[in-house]
Amino acid sequence: MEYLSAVELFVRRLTSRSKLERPSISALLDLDGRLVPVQRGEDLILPGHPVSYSTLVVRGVLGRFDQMLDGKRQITALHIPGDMADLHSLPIPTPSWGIQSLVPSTTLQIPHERLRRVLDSHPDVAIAFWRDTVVDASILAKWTAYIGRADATTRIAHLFCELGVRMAFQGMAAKDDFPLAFTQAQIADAVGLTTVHVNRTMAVLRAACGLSIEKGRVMVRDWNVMASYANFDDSYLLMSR
Amino acid sequence: MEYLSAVELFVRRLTSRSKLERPSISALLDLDGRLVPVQRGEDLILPGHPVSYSTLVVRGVLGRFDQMLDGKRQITALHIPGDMADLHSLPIPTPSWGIQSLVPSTTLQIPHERLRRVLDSHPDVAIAFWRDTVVDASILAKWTAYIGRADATTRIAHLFCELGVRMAFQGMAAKDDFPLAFTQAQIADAVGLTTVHVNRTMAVLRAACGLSIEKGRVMVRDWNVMASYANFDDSYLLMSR
DNA sequence: CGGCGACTTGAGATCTTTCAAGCTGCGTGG
DNA sequence: CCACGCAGCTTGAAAGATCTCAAGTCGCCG
Repeated sequence: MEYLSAVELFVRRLTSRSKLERPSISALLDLDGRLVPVQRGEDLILPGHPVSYSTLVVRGVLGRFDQMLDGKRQITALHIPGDMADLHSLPIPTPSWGIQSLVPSTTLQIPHERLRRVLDSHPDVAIAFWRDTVVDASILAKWTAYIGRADATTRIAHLFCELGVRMAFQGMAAKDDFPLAFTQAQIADAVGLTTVHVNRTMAVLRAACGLSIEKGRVMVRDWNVMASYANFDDSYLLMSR
Repeated sequence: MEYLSAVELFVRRLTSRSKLERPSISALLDLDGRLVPVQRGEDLILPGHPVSYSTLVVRGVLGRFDQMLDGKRQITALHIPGDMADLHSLPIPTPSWGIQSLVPSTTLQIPHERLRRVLDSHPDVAIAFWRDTVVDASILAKWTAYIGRADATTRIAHLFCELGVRMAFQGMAAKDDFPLAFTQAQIADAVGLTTVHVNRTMAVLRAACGLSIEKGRVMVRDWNVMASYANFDDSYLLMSR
């Protein structure tokens, strides 16, 4: 029943930001699809290829990415369990980005047709989905700002602040100790740096605030120190109505 | 009647991507608000301050931005006439970003209340608005990718490719010759570089593809050369259904 | 035990920033 | 009509951040 709880997580987050009618909520909770296990590093969706389902993260972490001609990747969003990784594909079925699995994951592919049926009879769900897309854009804007204007230490600290807070918000773990088996190459793709430089910067943060990734867990000794490196302010995550 | 045509532009763009019922279209065309002239450099909306209207660009260019503690700005989106700069504020009335006017502009402040009334009676409009937000996010993702993974020349070339194509799509001008009185400092804020480096890079592009800004007009002699510097592919702008 | 992926380290190259100064065009006040 | 001042553009030189290339280490799995 693992995937049922992912749908529940998704609905719980929607209702934390949007008032939904009771029938809308049950229609959402009835959503179902194909449960798909995916390996680490697998590309689930490729840019320019139309899709007919949306991808709910049940387990693991997915990354939205864009790719340069020389193959360099930039991750533009991370999705943890309870996130619909490409709600976008419902209004725009041919994405301009790709989605890859960053760790061993499980997804639930929910057919667009089913989602559209819910939207057609429950207009408040459309607003809730729209609102979720706006939160996603708010996070993306923050990433853009940090990649454009912050140095390596600040960017990486900010990434882990954000991930911790989001994990905690989903009730998965504590913000200073959560499961996440990222490689340094994946961190590099997320913050727009090279692996070598990420490696050096992680060493700095390890010394400064006790940030470490061990056995697939992120741990932070002095979370507040990391947050001050990041100038972290969680309001862009819009965690309350 | 200048501002009426901005509403028309907005509606025309919505209908180019979304099928809308005839009554929905007339409800949208009936939208009205307060026409506000703004000076270059003025901040229209500040991060964290709630707003009760959405801002339609009638004339000029607005920039969405985020700001670091030291005051450095990163522009995360540009809005040209016919764009609703903060449709986002309708589902999320307290923005985490600001909006500034980059050139002398005119905006139409449309009360959220009026927009909500349209949404309530025309569910297809909600989907169209949502779709517009997704296009906005698609552009933002492309910016993130270029800021994270492309060098200065490529980033700036890409910016002007995008702006040209968007201007042409709105029917404002040709993609290789359009009105836009940006300063190099504003370009720097958009691509995440310093003014000095933008200056040097503009000189390179001027020599390579005849890109220039004179008397508030952007002109490009060899658009295809610029596009190849940018590796430009317009599909992320989703200009057709 | 071998091999592979991920992490670490060093050194030099390259890109971008910083600081500083001078230039240019334009609007304003005298 | 001219002088001034300011904003924006340009240029030089040095500092700094990040990247590239290259090699070596570590731990885990077959």
